[in-house]
Amino acid sequence: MHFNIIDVAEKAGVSIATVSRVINGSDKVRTETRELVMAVVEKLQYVPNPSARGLILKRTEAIGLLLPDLHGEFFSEIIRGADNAVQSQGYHLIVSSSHNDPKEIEAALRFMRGRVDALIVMSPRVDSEILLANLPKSLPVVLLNCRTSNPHFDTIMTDGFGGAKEMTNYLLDLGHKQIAVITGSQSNIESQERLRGYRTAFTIRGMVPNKSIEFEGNFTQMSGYESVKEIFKLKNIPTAIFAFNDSMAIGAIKAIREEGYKIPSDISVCGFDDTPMAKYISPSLTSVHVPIPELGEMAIKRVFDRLQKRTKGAAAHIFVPTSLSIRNSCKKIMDVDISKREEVFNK
Amino acid sequence: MHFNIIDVAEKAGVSIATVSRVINGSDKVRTETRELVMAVVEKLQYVPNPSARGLILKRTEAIGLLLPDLHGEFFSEIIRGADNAVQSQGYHLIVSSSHNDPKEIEAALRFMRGRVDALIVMSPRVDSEILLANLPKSLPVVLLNCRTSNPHFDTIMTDGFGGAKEMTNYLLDLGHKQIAVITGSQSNIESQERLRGYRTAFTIRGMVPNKSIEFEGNFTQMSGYESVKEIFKLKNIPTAIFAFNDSMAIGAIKAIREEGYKIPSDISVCGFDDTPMAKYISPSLTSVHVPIPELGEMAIKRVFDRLQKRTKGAAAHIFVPTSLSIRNSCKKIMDVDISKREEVFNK
DNA sequence: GGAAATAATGTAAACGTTTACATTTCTGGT
DNA sequence: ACCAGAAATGTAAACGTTTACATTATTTCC
Repeated sequence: MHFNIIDVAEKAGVSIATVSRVINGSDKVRTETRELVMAVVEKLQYVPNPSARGLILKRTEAIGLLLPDLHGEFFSEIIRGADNAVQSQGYHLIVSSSHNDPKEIEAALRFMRGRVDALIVMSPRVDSEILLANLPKSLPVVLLNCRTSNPHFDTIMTDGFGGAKEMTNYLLDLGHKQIAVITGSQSNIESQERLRGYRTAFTIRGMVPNKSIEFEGNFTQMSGYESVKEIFKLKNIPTAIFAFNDSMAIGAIKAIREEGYKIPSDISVCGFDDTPMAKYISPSLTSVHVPIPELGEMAIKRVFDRLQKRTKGAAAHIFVPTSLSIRNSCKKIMDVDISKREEVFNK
Repeated sequence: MHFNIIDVAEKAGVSIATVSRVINGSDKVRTETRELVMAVVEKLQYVPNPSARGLILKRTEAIGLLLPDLHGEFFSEIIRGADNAVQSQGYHLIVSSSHNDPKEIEAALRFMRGRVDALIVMSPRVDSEILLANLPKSLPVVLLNCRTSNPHFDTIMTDGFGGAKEMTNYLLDLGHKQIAVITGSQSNIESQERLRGYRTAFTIRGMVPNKSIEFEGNFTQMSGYESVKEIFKLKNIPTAIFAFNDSMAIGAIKAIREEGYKIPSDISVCGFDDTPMAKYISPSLTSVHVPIPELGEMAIKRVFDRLQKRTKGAAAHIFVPTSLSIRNSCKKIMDVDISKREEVFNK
C-alpha cells in the first residue's frame, strides 16, 4: 500500500521529474513548487523505492560487514564502531555473521553483491585465501585481520604478533618461565600471529618456547576453562597462563580457582583484546589492548575514502598497534614458588 | 564490470526469458539448454541484480533487525540467534543498531523500507510508543521487548516482571531484607518491568520495598560499579544487590570488593539475563535466565510464518518465561550478619 | 515591447529483472 | 505425411526511479 513517484506527481500536478528533483534536494526548482511537492510527499508518506533507485543509480547507501561467528564482546564492539561511523554519513550497515566456512561466506558475498556499495570482510580463517582472491573487485573492499597475499585490497591488521610478544616479554620480565598459552583455533590467522609473537619473545632471549604447554582453544570461555583442566594434568603446573582472548582468560580463571589456586599469587593469567569486561572482572585482567570499535570505525572511514574517491591509487595496509593494559592478574614470581614447580625446559 | 542477463542470453544464444527461467530453477526448460545457460552463467560469474529483482518481485530476501545501542553480550547473542535462523531459510539479516533516540530509529526505519521483507524491532524506550504506532503495516513486523498498546503487531516479550519477582523472592527466602536494586535507564521498559517485579515480591509478603535503595544505572558495567559506590555511602549497607543485567552485576562486584566486602559472604549479588559470561565469573553469578539467542530465533520464525502466510489472522503475543540460574553469588543470610546492619524498614 | 538569456519544468529512455502471452518446435497418433 | 497438442522458447510490458535533452515560462536588458 505504498505510493510511488507518479502518485506524488499527479497529486501535486507536476511531472515526476520535478518530484525527483525535489526529493533529491538538488537542482533549481521554484520554492513554491518545492513546497507544494513536499507537502504531498509528507501527506502520502512517500519514500522512494530503494530498488528502483539502486537500479539506476548503482548505489545503495549501504556497507556490507561480513563477520565470522560472533562470540563474546569482540564482534559486537566491532559492529558498534562501524555502525556509528556509517550513520554519521547517512549510510547503513548490512551485517552478515555466523559463518565460518568458506561456503557460507561465499553465499553471503553473493547476497551482498548489488546490495552494498562497499564491503568490509573479516575472515580470519587461513583457508579463506582463495575466497578473498575472488572478492568483487568492482567495489571497495577492506579486509579486517585477514591474511592475503593479494595486495589489491586495503587491509587493516592489528598487531597480534607484537602484542603477544610484548605480553610474553612482560611475563618473562616478571620472572615467569613456564608460560602456558591457550590459543584460538589453529586455522585462525590472528591466533597464529599471536602464537608467533609468543614464541618469538622466548627465542629473542635465547630461550626455547615449550610447545607442550601450548593448548588449542577456540576463543570461547568454555575452551579456556577446558584447556586449564588439561593444564592441571601436567606434572609441572606453569606459573602463568596467557589466553589469546579475554573470554578464554575468564574461562581459565574459573578453572584455576576450581583447582584451588589463587590468581595472581599462585598463577598469573592474562588475556588478549582488552574487551570492556576485562577491567571489571576480578582480579582485573591484564590484557593486550586492541582498539576494537576503532577497528570498525577505521574500516568504514577507509571505505568512504574510496567511495568518495578521496583515496585512489594503491591499496593501503594499515597496521594497528596494540599496547599492554596491565592490571592485577599477573604477578612477579616468587623464587620460592618457582622452586616448587620449576622444570628445566630451557637451557 | 558485471554482466547482466542480456549478456548471458547472447552468449548462450537464447532469450533472456530462458535465462531467467534457468536462474529461477522453475519452469520447464530443456536440460540441454539449461546446462548451456548454466555454463555461461558460471563462466561470466553472473549474479542477478538484486535491485532489478526487488523492483519487480517486491521482495528482497532480507529481514531487518533494529536494535538499540549494543553493549555487552546481550545484543550480539540476539543477532546470533536471528542470523542463524534466517540463514537456514536462505535469507539475510540487515542489522541496524546504535540508536536510542526515536529520530535515529525513524531514519533506520525509512532506510529499511523497501529493502527488507520483514522487520524485527527492539525499541525498549518508553517514549517509542509513537514510533511503533506508525511502523509500516505493509510488512510483517515483530516487536521484541517493546511496550505498545497497538495490538496490531506480533510481539515477543520476556517475562521481566516474573523473573525479577522470582529472583527477589529467592533473595527474601535467603533471609535478605535490604535488597538494593540497580535498574536500567528509567525510560527503559524492560527495566520498569523488572522493577515492578522486584517491588511486587515485597508487597506480596506484606513488606514494603525501600525505594531509597533503588539505584538507576544504564546497563553498563560502569553504571553498576558507580551505583555500588553510591550504595556504600548509605548508613546501612544492604545485604544483597540485585542488578538488572549481568554487566551491571559485574561492575557491582568489582566495586563491592574494592570496598573490602566479600561476595557472597558479606553481600549477595545477582544479575539478570544470564549471559554466557555469568557462569564463568567468580563467584559464578546467580542470574535470571533469559533464552537470548532463542529470542532472536523466535522472532525470525514468527516473521517467516507471516511471510509464508502460514500464520494469518490476529497478532500473536508471545510471552517468554524466565527462570532462575542459581549459582554462587548469593548466600543465605547469617543472623549475626544482619544484626550488624539491619534497619527497621519493614514492619 | 521584444529578443535573448536564463530558469523551471516536462518527456522519454534507461537501469536489469520477471512473467503473461505469443510463437515456435517438438512429439506421437493416425 | 500430417495434425493436434504439448513442450520449449521468445517477445514485450512492467516494476519505480533518475536524468539528458527538449520544451515552456520567466527575467533581463536595450
